[in-house]
Amino acid sequence: MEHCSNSVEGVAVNEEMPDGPGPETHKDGRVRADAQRNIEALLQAALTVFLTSGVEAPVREIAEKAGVGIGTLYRHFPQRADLVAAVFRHEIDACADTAAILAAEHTPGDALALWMQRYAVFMGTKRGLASALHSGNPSFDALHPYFGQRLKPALQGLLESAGAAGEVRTDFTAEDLIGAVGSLCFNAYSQGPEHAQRMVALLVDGLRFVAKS
Amino acid sequence: MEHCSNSVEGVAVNEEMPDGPGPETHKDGRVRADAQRNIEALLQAALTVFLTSGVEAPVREIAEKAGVGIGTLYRHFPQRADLVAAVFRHEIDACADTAAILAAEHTPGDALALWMQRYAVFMGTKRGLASALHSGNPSFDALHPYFGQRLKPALQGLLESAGAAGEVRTDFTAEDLIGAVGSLCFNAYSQGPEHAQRMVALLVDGLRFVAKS
Amino acid sequence: MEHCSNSVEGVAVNEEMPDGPGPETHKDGRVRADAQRNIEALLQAALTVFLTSGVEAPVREIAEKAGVGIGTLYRHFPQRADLVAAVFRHEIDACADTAAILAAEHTPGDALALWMQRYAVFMGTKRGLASALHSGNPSFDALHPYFGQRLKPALQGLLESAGAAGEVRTDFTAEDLIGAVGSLCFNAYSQGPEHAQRMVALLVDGLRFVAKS
Amino acid sequence: MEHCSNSVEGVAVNEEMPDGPGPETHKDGRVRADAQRNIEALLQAALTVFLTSGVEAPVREIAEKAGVGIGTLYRHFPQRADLVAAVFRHEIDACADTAAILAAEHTPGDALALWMQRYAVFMGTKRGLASALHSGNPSFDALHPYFGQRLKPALQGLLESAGAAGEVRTDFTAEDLIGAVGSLCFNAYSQGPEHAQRMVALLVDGLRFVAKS
DNA sequence: AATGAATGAGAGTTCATTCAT
DNA sequence: TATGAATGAACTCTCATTCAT
Repeated sequence: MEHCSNSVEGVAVNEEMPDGPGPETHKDGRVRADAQRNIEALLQAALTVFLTSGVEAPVREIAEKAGVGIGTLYRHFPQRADLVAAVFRHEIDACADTAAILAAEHTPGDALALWMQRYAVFMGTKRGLASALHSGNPSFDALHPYFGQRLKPALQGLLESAGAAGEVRTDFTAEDLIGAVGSLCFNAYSQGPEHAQRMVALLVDGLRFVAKS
Repeated sequence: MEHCSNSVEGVAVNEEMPDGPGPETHKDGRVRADAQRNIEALLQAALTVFLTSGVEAPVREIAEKAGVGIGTLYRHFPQRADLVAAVFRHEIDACADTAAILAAEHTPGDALALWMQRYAVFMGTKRGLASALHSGNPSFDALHPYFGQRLKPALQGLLESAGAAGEVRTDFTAEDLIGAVGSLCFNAYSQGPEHAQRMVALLVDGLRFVAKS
Repeated sequence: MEHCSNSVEGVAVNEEMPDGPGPETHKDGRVRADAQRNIEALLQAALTVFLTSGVEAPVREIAEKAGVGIGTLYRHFPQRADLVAAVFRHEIDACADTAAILAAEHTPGDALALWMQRYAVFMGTKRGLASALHSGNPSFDALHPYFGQRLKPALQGLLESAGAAGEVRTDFTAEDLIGAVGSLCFNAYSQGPEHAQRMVALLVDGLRFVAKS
Repeated sequence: MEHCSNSVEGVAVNEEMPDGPGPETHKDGRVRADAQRNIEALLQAALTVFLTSGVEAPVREIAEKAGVGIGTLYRHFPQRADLVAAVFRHEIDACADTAAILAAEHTPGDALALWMQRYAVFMGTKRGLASALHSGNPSFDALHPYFGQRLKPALQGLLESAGAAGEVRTDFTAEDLIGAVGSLCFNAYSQGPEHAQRMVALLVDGLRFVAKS
């Protein structure tokens, strides 16, 4: 859990971002300094705005908060989903990467349970993300693949190990659980993080139930 | 389960609606016949529209489908939430009432499990309702109270009985579960009713888990 | 020619307009007085604006000049072409109707020539219309049909009569000429109405040429 | 007609362009090699883009197709009309030069008719040019002078010869016809080149008409 | 009481043009 | 000189809500 850096301060923006806006690079492959500054300001602003007003907040609001023209926002993030994706990508990565660490340090069942909590924290913190994912709005479809790509495999490994160890039942897929925890946290977090944790724990216990029975 | 009347035909409108539109009543306290007709048409239309386009659908769409002026809609339901609440009230009642029946016909644990599924069906069917409840939009806050009033007590009874019988753990409240199933169904239903049922079953198993352990 | 009323003053708006916005009528089939006032103001304003700024002028400009909200404009004329069509419909009708009168009062060849001039005047006066028709912008496609419906038949009759009388050649269709005069006037009018008339006369002479040869 | 070089390959760019971009020259008056390369690329790209998207196409599209920065485009062609003018200059020259050749090889009347067709082909092929000329947009006014300078004298010679030979009437100026054919072709070409040719032929016949009468 | 016309703020998006790099 | 990032005005269109009829 200590690997999680959700703080708005330490916002997920740094120069080695592997998935930042790509095409508008210099010939030598580097982004112009001012452009980079703007991108960071935009991501920072978007993170804040998404948190307070949700991911459907007016784009103009974000541009203004970033102290940047609306056109600049559109240049770097032509689609709203691009911005959302960029904002949350690092967090997603960090979350996915936790799986291996937990697997190495805990029993399969515990690793699974801990990762589910880790994922819950992520989802709960980034409230807007969940609503984007669940909005049904097709413009956020681009987000799902990345979720699938990164998070599903991470969970799948843990799930299979725990299943093989007989600690959890095997009739639920990683996809099932990714979705379930996502929706659970989407509103459980409004009643505080502990509440969300409890509900996720309940779900995990459900996984263990038949294993024991 | 057969007590559930979700049919659009027998739409949830009757004259003793306790919290229906108030001011436009006769001196003797009765609503004018034509006004009543309009209200029913509006509820009928709203039900349909909420189902297809979600509860955030343009109000005009509803007025048109009801064959009623937009002004009339506003007269009877000044806030969108008023309409949403009115639309779903009967369904909520029907669902709550199922609890007593299930309790009479099943073991406490089964009754609980069955009711949770019954509630899941309700939530899943009324997709728009769930999104309204979870939207965070304060204009739907008016919905929560009624939910609490009717559904929470219903579940609470079942939960306590099952807890007393040692079939489920007792550290989760009815409120916890109402919320959890609601969010679970919010998107689980997009993958089909069976999927939603499975996820709810998983949650119920979680309740049973510690009981067994 | 005296039947032509192109003046901006006597703008083409009156209560028996057969083709005004249709759906938004009272139950008794009549448009509300205020709505009618707005429609007229909009048409009046649009006529002026189209004349000065072309038919691609911002819609808001028209709404403002009409002293009407932008929403009102959209209510009555959901597509820009609807407004354009409404503005020019009367003029088109008037022009088409001239054909019968000219045919009755002149020799076939003269009637044809005179009508071509009449049509040229119409096109030249309504500069914006021509540019709309020629813009290639698909949103004005709705205008062509009306043009075809009204103007082509009118010309066709004259053309056939004149052809039968041996006064003009018969290898050009009404459609050919409608288009030709339209484009000719589109810019000829910028050099004055007489210039446009001369160019159209030249075209008509072309029609007579082979007849004589 | 074979003297016409419209090919995109042999694009209208050479170093003695009399009115090409001026300031960015060496001390000795010569353009830097790389600048020249860019100018050519821009003209080449503009020609293509004007053909497909019209002369009102976004400037960025042209810069991109030329593989050149948008700033570079602006450096060489501060106004859109500058680019348009530069693009079509050679074509205009080629067309104008045809007049002498036709005059030498045909009777005055035929030479006139043939040149009108030659000019029609040019106008029809460069669709965007016609629309620019006719758009009324003042930013294209700069184009007219060049047209007048080159094309008008060319036609004037033919027109006077044919007039002197009694083959055509003499009451239309070269300017009249340049404009008329231009507008005619502007949309006649959308119905195929033959249609445009027929309409121009009709106009020429008009010129012959009174001559015969 | 019913109607629907009117309103206008506000959202998304494009693109000519400027200017720092 | 070349570049392309930045800008923001401008435009279309939607829709909740009010109010005259």
